Amino acid sequence: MTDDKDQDKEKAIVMDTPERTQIANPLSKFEDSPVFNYINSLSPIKPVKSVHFTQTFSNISFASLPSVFTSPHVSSLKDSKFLRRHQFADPSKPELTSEDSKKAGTGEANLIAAPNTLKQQTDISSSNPITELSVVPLTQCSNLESRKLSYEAVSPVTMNTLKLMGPSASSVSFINGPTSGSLRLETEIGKEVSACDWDSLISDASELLNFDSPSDTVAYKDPGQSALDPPSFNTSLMNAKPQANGDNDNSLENNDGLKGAAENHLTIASTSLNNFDVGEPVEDTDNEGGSNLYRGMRRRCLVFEMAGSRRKHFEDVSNGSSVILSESNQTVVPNENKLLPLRTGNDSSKCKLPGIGLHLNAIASNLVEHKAVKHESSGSGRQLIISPSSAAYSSVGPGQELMTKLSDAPSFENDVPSSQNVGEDASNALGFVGNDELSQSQTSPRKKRRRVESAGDSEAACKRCNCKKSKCLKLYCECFAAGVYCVEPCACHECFNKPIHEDTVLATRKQIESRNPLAFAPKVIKTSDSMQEDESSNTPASARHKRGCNCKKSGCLKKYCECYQGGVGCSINCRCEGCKNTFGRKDGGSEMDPEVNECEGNASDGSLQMALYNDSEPVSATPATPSRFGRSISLPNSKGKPPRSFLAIGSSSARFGKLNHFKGGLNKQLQTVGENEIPDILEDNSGSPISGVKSCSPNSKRVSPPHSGMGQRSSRKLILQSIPSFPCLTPNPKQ
DNA sequence: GAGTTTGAAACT
DNA sequence: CAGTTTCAAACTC
Repeated sequence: MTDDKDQDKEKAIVMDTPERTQIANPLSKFEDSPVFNYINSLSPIKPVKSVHFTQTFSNISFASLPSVFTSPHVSSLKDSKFLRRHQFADPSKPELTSEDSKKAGTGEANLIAAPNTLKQQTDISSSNPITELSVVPLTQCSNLESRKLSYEAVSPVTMNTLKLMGPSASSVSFINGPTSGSLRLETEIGKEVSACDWDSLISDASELLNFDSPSDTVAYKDPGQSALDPPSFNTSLMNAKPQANGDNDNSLENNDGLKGAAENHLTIASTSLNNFDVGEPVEDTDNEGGSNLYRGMRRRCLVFEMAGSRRKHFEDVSNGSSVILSESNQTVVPNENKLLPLRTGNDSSKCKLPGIGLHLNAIASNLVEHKAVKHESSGSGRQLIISPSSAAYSSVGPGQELMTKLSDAPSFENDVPSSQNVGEDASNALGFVGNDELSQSQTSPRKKRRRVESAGDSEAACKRCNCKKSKCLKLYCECFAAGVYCVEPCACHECFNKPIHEDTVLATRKQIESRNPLAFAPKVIKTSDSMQEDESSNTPASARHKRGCNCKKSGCLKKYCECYQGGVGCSINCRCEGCKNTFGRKDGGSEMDPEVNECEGNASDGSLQMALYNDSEPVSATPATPSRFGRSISLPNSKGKPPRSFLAIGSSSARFGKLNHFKGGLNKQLQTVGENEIPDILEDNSGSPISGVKSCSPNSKRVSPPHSGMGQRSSRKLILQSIPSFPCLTPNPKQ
């Protein structure tokens, strides 16, 4: 038997590509040191695949990434898609969720498992640089590469997983071996990925979809391969995985359930998330028209994912790396535990997630969903995200993490009145993710909002506008301003902010951006460090409104005030009269909740903020300025109001880098990220240094100096950086 | 649900 | 850059 198998394998290898053979060899090595071997094997492959990959991935990644990163509008055609909200999310979610649960047991589960396995490997090797895994495939893709760097282990893993997903499906078909098969699949996938069959996998730009619906082409292709490959991979994986497998090399096929048992569990659990991913793609495949939409979703999702990746990283740092990885991907199932623990999570958290911008929103929404819904709901949102991001990565998982973190932050929200705001913002973002939410709340836009807000946002509200004259093509329109397409719930008239008018939307956005590059940037910037600055120092909260408000009658105590709405205190930048902002007065007085005050006090340190960023509790930062974080970025004043623009100018200086910075080194990336519009996440990341969002982190506990603290966090930061990297990749810097 | 208030966005 | 107008959200009744 073994001989036959070996022969078959060899044949397959030959037939397929030389690479695989190479890989196989290294795989055998894995036994000794799984990671290195694995990497080594991969490295050779890279050159060959690089071409394919670059194409497929680059295409894919670009499509998804650019739009997301830069900003919804950014990527022209693609971007437009990003705007779509609910529509995407809804479909994806259900499928995903259902699929997920099902997959766990079924062959799909295997697919999922595959990614997991990869992840596991990474986890296992966690001590080892995860990058290795990622390196192989990722390096090939320029875009991916950058991300990989940033994401490091996580992203790569996810990448692999994603890729694998497609192929895996095929492999799965072959294997079919129930649980045990999952392992095989995984290994197979890994091989395939490494092998660079991607081309086959991805036939189209829409490939992502294809990816998602992996099974089709690929699966059948390689049956033989799968059979052959799996073993090698499996073995490699198994070996990598520390656990029990020691032997598996060839046996993988045989391993079947055995080894799998334990492993499978892990994988499966993790896979649940993955499944989501897979599911999405599938759907996408189903509807190409939808594919675009999905892309949009994905884009956003990507963001989330990015964020999620960060969290994952963070979590990894704080937690066990291995676990983390799984979490990132899965966040939902197995990991949930972790996630949950991390974030008390809470429904409120959802609401709180303020992310305004698409990115932010998406992130926030994802987080929320993950938390609240956990498997199902979260899955859907994530799925969407993930699939697109294949390139993007597992962001989903991470997203969840972020969510969790954010959720932690929620404690904040509770304290802070602005919770509503947050909810709204979140809703925006959620638009995509939280289709459910949308559906839930809706009736009439305003009412919905109110409800949502009033409700505490537990249900992430989606933004809904009521524009009558602006055609939803001006910043007056919340949807447009948030980088989201108007949705059914919107009561707008003559709305052009729809996918149908994508070109118009993009053109308009460009115009607005040309006028004010920061027009779509988060309005709330984390100023944590800025606090130190004299100017901002006065303000209590770490986060501040980018431009500051100009309230004269509302006393900054109503939502008319953007600062108040954003849950941040007024700052020097504000020109408000009679400021009574409970989050922090321009004068420096902060009436805010004790927490807020604390934050403020801490804010000066910035370290706190850092803490916020930190994964563990981190996100609390968001809470501070829950709502608008999404957009909040430390950017210079868009409009040129120099003085105001940033609270945290000092910090911002670093942040400001061009939007495109991401390309910069990892370290830089973090900063840059903040610069970019990637709002919350970025902020968080970048913020780490500067803004700490609302340091309010419930506990001013962490005071570690922003940078210095990095030590552990540094790794985390890197992760965050990864997020920004995407933007860099984006072919079109709209901006 | 209609009307008013408010302040950002847009325009001049 | 300042002032004015437009706009839509937030708010009130």
